[in-house]
Amino acid sequence: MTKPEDPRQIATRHVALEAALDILREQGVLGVTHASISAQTGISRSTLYRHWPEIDQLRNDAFKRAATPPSISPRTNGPLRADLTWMLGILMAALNETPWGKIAPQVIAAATIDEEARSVLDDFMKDRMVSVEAVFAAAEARGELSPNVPTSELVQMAIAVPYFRKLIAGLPLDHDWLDNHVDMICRLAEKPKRRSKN
Amino acid sequence: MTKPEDPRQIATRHVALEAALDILREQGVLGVTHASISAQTGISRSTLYRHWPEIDQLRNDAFKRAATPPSISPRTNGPLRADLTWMLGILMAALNETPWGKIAPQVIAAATIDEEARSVLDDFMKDRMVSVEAVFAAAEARGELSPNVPTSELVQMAIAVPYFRKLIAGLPLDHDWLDNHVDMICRLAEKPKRRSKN
DNA sequence: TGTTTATAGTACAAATTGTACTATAAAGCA
DNA sequence: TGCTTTATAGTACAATTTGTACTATAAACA
Repeated sequence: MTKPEDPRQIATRHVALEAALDILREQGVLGVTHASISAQTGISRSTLYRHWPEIDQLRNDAFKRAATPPSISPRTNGPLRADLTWMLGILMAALNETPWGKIAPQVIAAATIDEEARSVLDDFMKDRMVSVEAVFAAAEARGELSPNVPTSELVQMAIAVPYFRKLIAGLPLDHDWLDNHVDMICRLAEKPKRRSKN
Repeated sequence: MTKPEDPRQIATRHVALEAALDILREQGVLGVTHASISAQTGISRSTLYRHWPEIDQLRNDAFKRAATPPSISPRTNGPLRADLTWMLGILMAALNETPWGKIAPQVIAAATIDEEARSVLDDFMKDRMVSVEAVFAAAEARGELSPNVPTSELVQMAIAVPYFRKLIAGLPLDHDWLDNHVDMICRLAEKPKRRSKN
């Protein structure tokens, strides 16, 4: 075991990173400095330098905290449509209502420059994709899936669109959109049940 | 007409912005300063301050330059699959082989903070989406499209996935992927031609 | 050719960033 | 409990960066 840590250190790190997230949300990476965090938290500048001699480390720690998955509950009861709506509903809420919606772009930008940010983002995204993958895998196991449709493509489509809309295109994510989106994915994924009129 | 501009100003702006793009690619927004651009170009710092008293203006001008569409030729001859492959091939090449692939994330991050960056990105994306929309519209006019599939959703899927893969998930964009992707979109969009075996 | 104007260069002020050191108080431990 | 260790706050200061003012030079323009 590593020796238990001084609670004071734990506290300052927690408070500092929380402040870093705030600043990241409001001003982006340009706003994150030892000085700005000191000003916002009351933690002395020297203490912050002690914990993070390099500002990059601080930023990356903040990224890590922002990208810590609140552990998505993987509903795979079926049917596919219900599970997908559930999962993507959570993903949508995360983008709309948590700091991640504002911080993700910062991490994405950093990932093109910084190896560590890249791996933080990769880990996060991998985790999300695995969750959604599980939904499709379960559907496949239940025999709901159309053959010859690569699930990895489905997963990417399912996730890519909300990220694209929210972060890139500046379009809203709401329940109308979600229903529509799930509809599209299902249309693509589901074995066509006996032909209706259409 | 506005008075014709001094060629010296045009030259410095061009050189400075080109350098800004380089730096943006390699170091992100954090690297873009009057000093760094001066160092890279030989343009004196004072001249740079003269052109862009605020560094934000310079960054936004660089964003604008990076987001200037090389005017996508909108092939809409049909069939849908060919047109889509063409258009998304261009989009893929832009992400893989032009500075945009590295700079887009910077613009996206800036867009969450800065109104002007937001509108640069919006304009750019709107333009791209309109181009792809035209492809689907033409296919619809030719009667190739399945009814009840909203083309706006198709457009988003078509574009979202490559952006997601490249910028967010860190996955490659190659021709195998492209074929696959176009396949998925077509499966969703095209009127099912007479039922084959499957 | 003479005038205008953009640039380079310089000096310097202001602000930011980084380092060193001390005193204090909280934590850990016998 | 009392003693030691250690994290923090505070301060001072050095180094670097950022921003401003002014001058001389050279290119553009009429």
